[in-house]
Amino acid sequence: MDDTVALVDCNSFYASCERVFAPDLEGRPVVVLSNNDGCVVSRSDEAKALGIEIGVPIFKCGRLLLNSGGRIFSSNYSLYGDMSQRVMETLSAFTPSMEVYSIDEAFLFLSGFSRTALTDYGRKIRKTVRQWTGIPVSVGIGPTKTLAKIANRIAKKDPRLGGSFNVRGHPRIDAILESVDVGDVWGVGPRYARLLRKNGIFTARALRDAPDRWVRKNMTITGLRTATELRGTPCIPIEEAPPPKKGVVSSRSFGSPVESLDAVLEALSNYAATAARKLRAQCSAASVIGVFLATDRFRPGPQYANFITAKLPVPTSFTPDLVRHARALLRVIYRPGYSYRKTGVLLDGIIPEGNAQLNLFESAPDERQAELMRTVDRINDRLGGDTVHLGAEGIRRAWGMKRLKLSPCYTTRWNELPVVRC
DNA sequence: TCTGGGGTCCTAGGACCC
DNA sequence: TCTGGGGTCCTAGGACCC
Repeated sequence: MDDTVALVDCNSFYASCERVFAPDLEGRPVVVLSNNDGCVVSRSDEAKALGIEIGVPIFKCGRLLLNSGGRIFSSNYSLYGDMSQRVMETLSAFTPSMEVYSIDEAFLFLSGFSRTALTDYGRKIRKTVRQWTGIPVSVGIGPTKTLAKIANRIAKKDPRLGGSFNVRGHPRIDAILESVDVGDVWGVGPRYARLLRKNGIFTARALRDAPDRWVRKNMTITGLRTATELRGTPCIPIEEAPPPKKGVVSSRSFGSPVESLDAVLEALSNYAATAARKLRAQCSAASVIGVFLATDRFRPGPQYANFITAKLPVPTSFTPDLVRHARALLRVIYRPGYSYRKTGVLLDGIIPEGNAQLNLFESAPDERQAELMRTVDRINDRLGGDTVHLGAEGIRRAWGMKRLKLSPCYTTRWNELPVVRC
């Protein structure tokens, strides 16, 4: 059977999104920061060339960037989410079957192409996405997901390849795998990389050729799958429709430290509402709720962290109920006198909506509540995430994220549309 | 000056049952 | 002086991903 997988991966995705709407940044270093403008999470090639590493705090490299004519952006997830959708829609025209793997990656199932035709098809995909969305992508092709990942890395690194590389049936596959560090293989993290090197396995090729029994024993069944995929036998299927999430977390660090119970409650209510919305988006209800609260372990001063969970009387996705339970749990673990950095909500025990086992002492789910949530979600989808919310989530939000370098929401807010002057 | 947020899968071991 | 053995379910923790 002729399994062929293409991994399409957006180059420097967040930085590329910013550049689409600020073409004067073409050819200049651009970085995008994590929440609260902490550290670098995306870099253009020019920023990489300056030696700016991923994850580095911005205060360490901000001056260098600006002196080199670069730009710094706070992360703007409404923009990236919307651009991602456009890219994925474009890709879906190229295959009957694909898996959206992350905000900036998709696996495309391809078949019925000859070897050379595949590479050209990859280039065509790349050109079309660039034309239709402005986002540059790289295409890696192989008989398995793991090999497509490797092909993609090579396509990205070697500009002579025109952004598309195919390892399926490649005559020099041994040399290719020999050139890939074992730590760069998909599924091999830092821990396994260290273990492998200690045992004399330094390259993707050596992992491919390692004995099954040893791999299975030291890296579990997942490691064995990786090794098998390196040999060209698919073990990790393409999942077109992602299964519903088994847990939903919503948490965020505060823009600045927070001490008062009221402020923490406000933030937590906001996160609980976000989590509830995620739950409804996948038509689920939660039967367990957890809340955590922590000070900043990187800062000197008294430290405190705690986590508490409770079973809900009836599985629900009704925002007011979840917010109420979250607030009650927070009151249990909150201690005055600390500077808090972070709080969050975790929803677990997730079941399909309408499947709830009714509690003998609770009334049946209220259809009016469900209708209310549907209406609120519709309004917020259309007019922006926070148009309708509970008073408990706060208005002024002193705890909110620090985002000093935010670009406009070019694609999701009418009043922030880009303007073209002729 | 400051260090993100949100997931998945697998395994070992304890609790519990017969 | 003796106190089995085997199965299932759940949870915590470790590894990974972007």
